[in-house]
Parts: sequence; C-alpha cells; structure tokens
Amino acid sequence: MDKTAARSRPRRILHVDMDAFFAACELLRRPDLAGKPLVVGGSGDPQSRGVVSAASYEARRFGVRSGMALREAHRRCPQAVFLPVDFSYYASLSRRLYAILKRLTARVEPAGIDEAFADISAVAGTAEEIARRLKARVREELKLSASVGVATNKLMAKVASDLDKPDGLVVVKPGRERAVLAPLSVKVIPGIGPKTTQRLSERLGIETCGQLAAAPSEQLAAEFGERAAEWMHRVARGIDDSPLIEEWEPRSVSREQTFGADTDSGAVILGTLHRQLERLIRELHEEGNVAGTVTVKLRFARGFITRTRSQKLAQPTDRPEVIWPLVRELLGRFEQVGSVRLAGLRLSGLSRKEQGQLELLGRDHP
DNA sequence: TCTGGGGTCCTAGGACCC
DNA sequence: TCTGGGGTCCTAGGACCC
Repeated sequence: MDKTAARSRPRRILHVDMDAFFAACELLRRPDLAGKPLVVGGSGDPQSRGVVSAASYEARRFGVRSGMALREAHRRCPQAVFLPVDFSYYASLSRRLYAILKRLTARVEPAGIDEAFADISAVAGTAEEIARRLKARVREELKLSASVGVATNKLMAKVASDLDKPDGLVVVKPGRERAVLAPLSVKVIPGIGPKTTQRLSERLGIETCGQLAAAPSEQLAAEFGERAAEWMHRVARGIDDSPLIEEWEPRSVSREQTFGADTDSGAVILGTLHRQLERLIRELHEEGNVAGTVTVKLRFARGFITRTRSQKLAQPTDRPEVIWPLVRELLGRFEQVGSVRLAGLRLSGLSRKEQGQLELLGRDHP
C-alpha cells in the first residue's frame, strides 16, 4: 500500500439508504395501498406485542415512528393499514439493490438490508453524476426510491444520505466536513445514541457537533473516558479513517423470543430455549461453524430488566448434546426475579469447524 | 401505550499468571 | 515474606445500529 498516494487524493465514499424500505417494498405488490398510511411491523396485528419496523411517509405524518409499539402506532393512526414483516421478500429486493451497486464498483460494504457503502474513488464522473445514475437505476429497475450521500469517508457519507430524505442526494465536498456537521445535533453521528446525547446535553451543555468539536478534551475525557473522548472529538470534526469492509465472518448467532404473555413456567422457558438451540445448531451445521461460548438471556417483566448468564465451552462445538446441559445449568444460575417476558439463546465465539477438532470431539463423545 | 429480533463493540471487575 | 504492577482471559452488562 502506498500510503502517501492514498493520503494525497481523498477517498470518495457513497452511502445509499432506501426510503421507508419495508413499506415501499409492500407498496410494490400492493399498489392499491398507495397514498394510504402504511405500518409494517411484528405479526401485523396492531393489538399484539411488537414494534413498528417501517412506516410510510403518510403514516409518519401522524407521529408513527419505527421502534414504536404497534399499539401506540395504532392509537396515533387507527386508519393505517398494518402489515406483517416479510423479511425474505425484502431480502430478495435487497439482493437486487446490491447487484446494481456491484455494477458500479466491486468495492461494496453491506450495512444492513436497506443500506450500503461503496468506494467510488475509481469510478468515472463527478460524485453527483454517479449518485444520480445510481438513483435512476434503482428507480428504473426496482421501482424504489433511495437517498444517497457522497463524502470523503463513511461517517460523512452516511450523515449526508440522511440530510435530504426521502429521494435525497447530498455531496459533501472535501474539506467541508466540519462545517457541514457544525450546526447539526450530535445525534446525527452514528454511535452517539439517546443516552450519550442526553449526557452531553445535561452534563456538558453540548447540543451540536460544532459545540462537541470545540469542547475541551479534559472535560470530555472526565465524563466519558480518554478513548471515547478522543473518538468524539474526531467524529464531531467529520474525521473518519475507517476502511470499507467488503466481507466479514459473523461473531455470534442468536435466537430470542418475547412471549405473547409473561410466563413464570420453567417448562415453557426450557421448551423455548430447546427449540432455539435446535434452530441454532442447524444454522451452525449449514455454515460449518462451531461455537465457543453459550449465553442464556432472560428479560423479566418487572422493570423490563435483561439478565444474561454465559459460559465458555471447554472445547468449541456444534453438538447439541454438549450444549444443552450447559443451557440448563445456565438457566439455574438466574435468581428469581418474577415472570419472564423474553427468553433467548446466543452462541458466540464462532469459528470454522476443522478436521482435527472434529476427530477430537468424536473421541470425547463416541 | 409499553417497549421485536438480529447483530456489533466497549468497558469493568475478578481471577490468574509472571 | 511482602508488595506492586502489567497483561490476559472470562463474565456481565450497557450502548448502539438496522
């Protein structure tokens, strides 16, 4: 790698983010719903437990937001059409979006079902021309609308794609990063969520990225620690060197389930965990993976608190007869905190199953 | 009106070793 | 024999993202 060459010419990173993706996908196959408020979430029953995954812009006018309880969405907009989440259908459209991106450049980083980064440094044309071309292709081939941001790094490209939604196109010129961020709320920065936003405001009186960039380092460090303070200072100035990551291996897999009604039945919880283990084992086998650590997660109804118990396996494994007794043991380590709302199982520390490991396990468990 | 399901990364404390 | 410090691993929890 020629580092000086990479430094001398700034990168050109594009971020594409689909507008109200799940709702827009549903409208493709339900054109009769066009113009109506539409809410996609959970089982589609606004009276059941579940949250809004996506709301059309018509529904947003009534104050419906993603992450909101379905019941609350229904209270705010009773005339909305409620549809269940059909993840595999959206995934099929997502694959077509990625195919369009791959025609633009091979350097694509997936960032979820409805968004992605692409390094367009080597693509011919101005940033705006490339972004227009991409948006036009998405509109023609998928009949969907996307918002696009282009900047010198991932952080600023993502912020830019969000500035003019829906159907937006924002290019941040090299050198303009800090000025673009300055008037914006700190919460536009990916990684600064509700808790950090509140803490910045209440403890330090900081609301905007400009104020964050100008805050004394010692003050930030005293509140958030050295490393976090340094990170905040950089992102508030629009500085981000993080590389595009085209592919990575998953670090963990999990299944979790919220009960329709809270339960204190050990049999129900155990049965749920057992089904979850069966599904996870199938997934491990399909991917040729073994797990290193087992985690059981319970959410208790009272106070909505989540507790986990985890243990590293003596030997990474994909064998249910090794994992299941550990799940039972972990379950026994929870204190009684009343009825349970959610039960979940996570297998982490994934690695590829290797021949030697297989033989070893075969000897241990004939 | 209560808050889904799938993930990632970071931190802190205790155990343990040198 | 006592004390301290550094590094690493493991567990638990928190914040955040889509």
